[in-house]
Order: sequence, then structure tokens, then C-alpha cells
Amino acid sequence: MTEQDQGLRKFCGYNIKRAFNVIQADVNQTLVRFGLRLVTWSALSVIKENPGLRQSQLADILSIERPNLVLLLDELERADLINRDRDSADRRAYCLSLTDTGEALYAEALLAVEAHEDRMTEGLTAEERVALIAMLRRIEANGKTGGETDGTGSLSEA
Amino acid sequence: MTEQDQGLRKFCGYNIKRAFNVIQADVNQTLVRFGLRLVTWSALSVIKENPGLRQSQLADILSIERPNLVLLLDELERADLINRDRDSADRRAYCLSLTDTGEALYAEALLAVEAHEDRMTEGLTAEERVALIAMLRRIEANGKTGGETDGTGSLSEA
DNA sequence: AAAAATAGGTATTCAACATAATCATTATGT
DNA sequence: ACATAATGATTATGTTGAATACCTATTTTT
Repeated sequence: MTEQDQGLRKFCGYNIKRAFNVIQADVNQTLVRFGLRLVTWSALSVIKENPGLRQSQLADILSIERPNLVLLLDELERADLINRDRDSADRRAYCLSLTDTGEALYAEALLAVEAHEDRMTEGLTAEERVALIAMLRRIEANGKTGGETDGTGSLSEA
Repeated sequence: MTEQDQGLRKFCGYNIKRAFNVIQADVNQTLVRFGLRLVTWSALSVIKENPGLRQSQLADILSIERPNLVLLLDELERADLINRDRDSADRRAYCLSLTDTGEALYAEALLAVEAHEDRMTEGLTAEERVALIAMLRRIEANGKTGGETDGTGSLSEA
């Protein structure tokens, strides 16, 4: 059976899109039993690593618009996974942190996500995974800089 | 400046998502002057390579739901880029093909997309790009098979 | 104190995507 | 041949994610 999308398969973008669709479906299915989605789980991860974080900072890190983040945090707060504590120094701002429940759920979900990751990257060596991530980050950086070269050259020299 | 999403950066899924966001923004900006989007351009590519294709087949190839494809093709037909010819053997079905205008626009857009691809993969060698695509396809396949092993092992042995 | 900037939130819009039901045509079974 | 099922395309409808504009409270600047 000859491939019917040969012309598209040469492009990284097309393959990235398709791989992402598959990963997103799998990770969301993995997380549904924790009441989480990819984006809410990502938020928990960043909050865990940066206790005291503000909402606008979290939005920047995750590349989410602030208004959309509000609803997402409402959801996490309702589930008693995060605290929104007023910053005593700046009473406009909230300091985000995980509740004990949030810590516990995150730890559990992390195991499930790691299993998901192993499933998705089955057949790749550890070195290949590292190389894959490095290349993806390079692409991300290329997009953000508008494409000008930074002179660092190929990733393969690492 | 220490990274604030370290815990997520280990995961292919997170990096793929971010790389894809950047690529999609860039490719759509590339295509807007042709009146195309990533998905409409993909459709043109597949139709070009498979003249006479049916709508349901195109939907399967691109993993688009049939009803959504209808509107997409309406758009391409209105722009006089594709033909929907009734199949003489099965009068329920349409045979899709590019018009001359469609061929010409596709050829032009292809150059722009190739330039986009070069921009996004700047800093990667040709070998790295091949390896990247192979790994992405492996991930896609892992997702679709539900994760069972096929025994082909690492891609690096190629 | 007045003006500008910032943190968070509300309301609304828009587009992408999926589901269910419909119509015409073709295939199948008796 | 005729009733039934299946298929290709379509319509109508609903759900969701993400973007925009706007608002309030607080802080900063002057």
C-alpha cells in the first residue's frame, strides 16, 4: 500500500502535528482518571516547581492567555489541588502553590505520565529521546527568534 | 535564568506541543498570502498526488471528520482550486482533482512552505531531519497500535 | 493626589472539531 | 424484483480552545 501523503511526510511540521495528535489523545486518556488534562497537569507541574508563582507568570510559561488560565485555575482550586494565597506584599497578586491533595495527586499522575511517555517512545533509545527533544527545542527556538541564525550550528556536535 | 518548566521539558509530548505551536503559527503566516491554511494546503497536496480521490478517503488520510472536510472543500472549490467531478461509476461520490489554478497555486505555495521548513529546521543537518521525522513517525505508530511492541527495535540501527 | 501600569477577572467572540441525523445512491439477500 | 442494509456526501447542531476587549482593585510613578 503506497503512502497517500508522501508529499507531506517530508515536512517536519506535518509529522509533528500527527505525532502530537496521537500523544495528546493518549496523555489525556491517561490523565482522565485523575480528573486532569494535559494542560491542567502541566500547570500543576510548573506550580510544584515554582511555589509562590503568580498567575501571569504561569500564563507566560505555559503560553496561555491570562483569561483562559483563570478558568483553568478555578478548576484546579475547586478540586482542592492548588492554593491561591494573596501576596501580602502585593494584594493584587496571588501566590500559587499545591495543596497536600495536589501534591499527592500530582505524584500519582506523574507515574502515569511517565508510563505514557515510555509507551509513546517505545522503540527509541534513551539517546534518541534526548536528541529528539533537543531538535524539537531547536525548532521552537527557531520559530520564536523569527528565524535568524544564532551561529550555534548543528545539534549533532553535542 | 533557570528554566521554570524543567519538569515538563523531559517529556517528548510537551516539547512536541510547543514546537508544533511555533510551526503552525509560522506556516499559517507563510500561507496566508496564498489564501491557504495548513489544513487546506495539506488537502491540495494529497489531492495532487491522488487525482480522482474521494472525499471520504481524503478525510481518512488527513484524519479529518467528513463533515468538516465538506466545508474545507467548499472553500477550495469556491477559490477554483479543486474540481469535484461526479464519479460516473458511483454517482454518490466525487472525484477530486486540482484545477489548473490549483496546480499553479500549489506549486507556488510549495516553494514558500519549503522555505518555511528550512527556516524552522535551521541548525539541523539533513541527517538530523531524517532522524527527526523517523522518530516522530515511530511515535505516531506507537500511539495508533495502542503501544504493543512490534519487535523492530531502535530506529538508530538504520 | 493624579496618572499610568499591573494583577487578576468577566464577558464575548471566533474557529476548530466532533456528533447525530438526512438524502441519494449502490450493494446485498432472499 | 424488491426490501434491507450500507455507503458517500451533506446539513444541522453542539462542544471546546483560544483570542479579544473591557473592567476592578491595587500599586507605582510623578
